[in-house]
Amino acid sequence: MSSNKGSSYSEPRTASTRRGPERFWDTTVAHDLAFLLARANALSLARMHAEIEPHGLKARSYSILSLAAAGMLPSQRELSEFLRLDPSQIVTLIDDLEQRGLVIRESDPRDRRANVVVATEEGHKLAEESRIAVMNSEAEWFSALPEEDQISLRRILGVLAAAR
Amino acid sequence: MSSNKGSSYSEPRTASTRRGPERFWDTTVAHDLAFLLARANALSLARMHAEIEPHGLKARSYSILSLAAAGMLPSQRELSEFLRLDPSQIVTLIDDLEQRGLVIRESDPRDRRANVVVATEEGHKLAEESRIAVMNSEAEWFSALPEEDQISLRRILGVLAAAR
DNA sequence: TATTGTTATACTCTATAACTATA
DNA sequence: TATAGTTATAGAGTATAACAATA
Repeated sequence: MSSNKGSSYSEPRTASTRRGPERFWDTTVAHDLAFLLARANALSLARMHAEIEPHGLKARSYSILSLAAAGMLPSQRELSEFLRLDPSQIVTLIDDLEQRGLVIRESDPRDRRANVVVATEEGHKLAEESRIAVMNSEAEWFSALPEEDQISLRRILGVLAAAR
Repeated sequence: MSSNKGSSYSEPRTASTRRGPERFWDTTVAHDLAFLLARANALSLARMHAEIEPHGLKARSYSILSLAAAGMLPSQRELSEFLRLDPSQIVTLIDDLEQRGLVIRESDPRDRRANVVVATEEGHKLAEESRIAVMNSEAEWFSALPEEDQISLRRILGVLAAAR
């Protein structure tokens, strides 16, 4: 299996006979925090989308609907900051939710420039349904981890996510 | 500060006087793993890009260049799987790196359909420079965490990232 | 003068399918 | 027949600037 005929170069051209991307896990990139975060997030997003797309939501619309349904009365500006999205993207997302009768925009009486996002009855129902779906799919994914690690991860990510 | 005049509704309309997105951290969405991962990843990406964009790289081109410079002789297909990108996106990324003289495509003698990506001398230099930049910016971000947590995080994310 | 939401626009990223050359 | 890479293209996501209403 190992045809090692004269490796006089600093980096062997024919290299090992092993193939497939698994071998990349030994490298420094693969231990990089940014890389690990990106990959874990990609996997998490894919799972979440598979779970809530049947409900007509994606990660972002789900977040907005959830905050509205939690009675937080978020303004669009607040959503923009919290979700790290441009204000114009928030407009589009809420347009969609509003057209589907899940939320409404109410003018904030304290500042008539601002809109406050409120969930309708339908919005509340969908928020609850999809919340359960998301939590189930998360629980499934995390079952690979010992409970102690699950708790640590949530706590540590909380610190990083809240930090600038 | 608290003008609580008759809250006969299940959800107060005028709510608390507190404003700003900080108050959303109490909600269930904010404790959601998917949300925390997404946000931590967004922050990590922003930092990383600020650091390596001056070098003409982004997260993805950095990963590819690093694997090439590590002498892994990755095929485009392997890169596609490892980075969870479509093969056609890999083409574009390598086209760019190759035009800038950082890598070359070599036909794999074992399978002439496949290309193997090899770093040039310039590629090695840039990979090393940017590796240091990335590690420094990461260290800075993580200094907010006790060392024990840094180690736990890397380990736990490694498990999640490697899992399906 | 500054801020909230909106519109328009250009740019990047992503997903898909069809094609070629090799296996 | 299946796979590696490529090309083309349409769709989604992102970033920017300008504008009206309000503070």
